[in-house]
Amino acid sequence: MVSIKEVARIANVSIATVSRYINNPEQVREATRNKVQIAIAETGYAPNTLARNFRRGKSGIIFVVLPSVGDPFFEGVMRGIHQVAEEQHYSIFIRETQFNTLTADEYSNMIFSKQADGIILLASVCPITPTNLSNDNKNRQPIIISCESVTPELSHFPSVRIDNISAAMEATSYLINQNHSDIGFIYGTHTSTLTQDRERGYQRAMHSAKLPIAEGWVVEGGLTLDGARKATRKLLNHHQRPTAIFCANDEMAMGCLHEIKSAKLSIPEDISVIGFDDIRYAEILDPPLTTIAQPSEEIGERTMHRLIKAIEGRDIGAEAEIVPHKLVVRRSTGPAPKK
Amino acid sequence: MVSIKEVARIANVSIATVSRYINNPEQVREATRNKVQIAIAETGYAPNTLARNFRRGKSGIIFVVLPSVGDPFFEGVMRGIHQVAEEQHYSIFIRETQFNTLTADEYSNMIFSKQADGIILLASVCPITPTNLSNDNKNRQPIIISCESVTPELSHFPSVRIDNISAAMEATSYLINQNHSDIGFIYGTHTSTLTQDRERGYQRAMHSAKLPIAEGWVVEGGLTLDGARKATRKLLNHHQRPTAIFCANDEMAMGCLHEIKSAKLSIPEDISVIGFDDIRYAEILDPPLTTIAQPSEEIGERTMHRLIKAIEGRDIGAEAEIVPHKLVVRRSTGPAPKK
DNA sequence: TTGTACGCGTTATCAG
DNA sequence: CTGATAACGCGTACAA
Repeated sequence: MVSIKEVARIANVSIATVSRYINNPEQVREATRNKVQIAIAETGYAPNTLARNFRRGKSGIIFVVLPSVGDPFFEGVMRGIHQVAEEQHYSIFIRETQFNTLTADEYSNMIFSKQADGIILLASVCPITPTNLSNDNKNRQPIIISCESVTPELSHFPSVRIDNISAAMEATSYLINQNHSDIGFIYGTHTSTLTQDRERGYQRAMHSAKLPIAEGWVVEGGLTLDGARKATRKLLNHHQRPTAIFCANDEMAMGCLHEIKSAKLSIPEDISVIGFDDIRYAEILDPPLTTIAQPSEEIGERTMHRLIKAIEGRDIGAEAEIVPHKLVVRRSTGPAPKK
Repeated sequence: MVSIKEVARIANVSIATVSRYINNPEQVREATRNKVQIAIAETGYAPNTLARNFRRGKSGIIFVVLPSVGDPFFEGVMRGIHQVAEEQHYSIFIRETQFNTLTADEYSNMIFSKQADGIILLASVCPITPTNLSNDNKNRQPIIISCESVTPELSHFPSVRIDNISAAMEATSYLINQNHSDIGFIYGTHTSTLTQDRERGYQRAMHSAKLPIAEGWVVEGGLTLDGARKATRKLLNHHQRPTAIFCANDEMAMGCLHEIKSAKLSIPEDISVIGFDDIRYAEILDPPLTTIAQPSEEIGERTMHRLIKAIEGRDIGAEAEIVPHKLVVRRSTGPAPKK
């Protein structure tokens, strides 16, 4: 490994001059610049980023923590994040938790080790409790939560997201307006506040329409295709089969559509299905999926802007920044069948 | 930021002892251990990973470079990678190129800056030319290519993948055996050797069956849903419309299925469709997609094992490690319609 | 314009 | 078992 010393030796200058050549070339006389340049070319020298970051106390790196690569939803958010990162000269490193299996230790290491200048928690909840954080809250790098809803205990973290509760209410109300009264709900997991909020929205809408929720109409889909398929089969076998199913995300809605069609039922004539997220597949499903669209690219951009502000030391508070959602009606929903 | 010095001061020991407490606790007497432990708790100290990596010259980090988070194909490969990483105590950091937009500079920085102990190029080709690399080939960190096929110029990199050419030949031959002779092909991009290999396989199979490929039967899908939809429309409007379409990946096959159905044609009665990858959605599509399955988790595991071997200094050569693929027949393919 | 010399936080060596 | 001290590679006051 060739270091700055070697270059200095070959160019017959001091290491300080080489350093200046790299970071402030204009401070170096042209003749000297040439000498250094030749030495660098000759040795194939590249600055050791580790040493540099260490010295500078800043890395220009932002960590994005997300549950799973392979989830189409993150495509848009990441695009927004990258866009801002590029113009502000930050590098993005993604850390996959494989469905939140990161230990508290790993998290705390990530947060306190200063490897990155900031952290984005993308739809993944950090298990670090406020007590852990309280110690040197001031000195740790900024953290911001994107998309995921925040539990009260973590509410001192800033976040950027849609209002999941009212979005879910809107979706449910839409079904109710289509004359549905028997509406099932497939939630994600009970560890995800995000899908909990969506469940809450569903319940509120049912409640305010004075519609009962039968036992067995709310089932767990585990946020996966297979989980949702099982959940759907349960709903289809229910003695009082729902005429509409609301899935807490589009991934699960995809599994749901499949199971309904496998059971030789028609969508939306027999059963309406509504999803959440408006991933890129939603419109090419058969039938195209009615769903709640999130402005994912905008979420990514706003998250980054807010995070960078925090990194630069400007106070950004701890509020949730709420961005608008939109109900996108396609052909997977229709009027309730006549009884 | 509290450093090891502060802890040492408070515990009334030397910094060396604190360091030992962290890294080799068994070398520290119990009484001393307790003192240190208290001081650490009191200060909320955590080792500065930057300084540590810098000092050690090793980070325990492996970079995975991939084109896009949000691509379902990577789910399995990443699972395999994580599995091995965990048992060998490596951390995985993902770098998204957003479809290969990383500049050569960024790549070279990644490769030479020693931020990571090794690099996995996951279906993304590194623009660093061998000339760039030749300088200190010995000293740079190991790089391994996963899934992607390798251009001749990059063939000094080891890789783990399936044999894309023969897999594509197998898929094409299957269609031919079903009596299809008019077979279209939707390729990805011309910058992706992976989809080029698949195209080559298609051509070879057609050729050895003495079947002509009409002008306009091979169209670009850009590896995206929308690109594939456009490509499909072109094929459907072709004066000699193919009776089967082979898509270079499942993502594009999803768009293809949709367009065919939108044109009120039946699959597979009017047109058969075959994909590539066997992503998790393949079996819930309507109709379920015939495709080539890659053992993605195994690819991930093997890639990691080989990379770790290289990191540990054992020679791993530069050969491609070929893993078996499998044709999965579902209902999107059938016999060619009678003329 | 250039060089000297110090410090960043850690680990490793070696002497005690 | 513990402490003093020398690196690691780089950036930067400060001096020349």
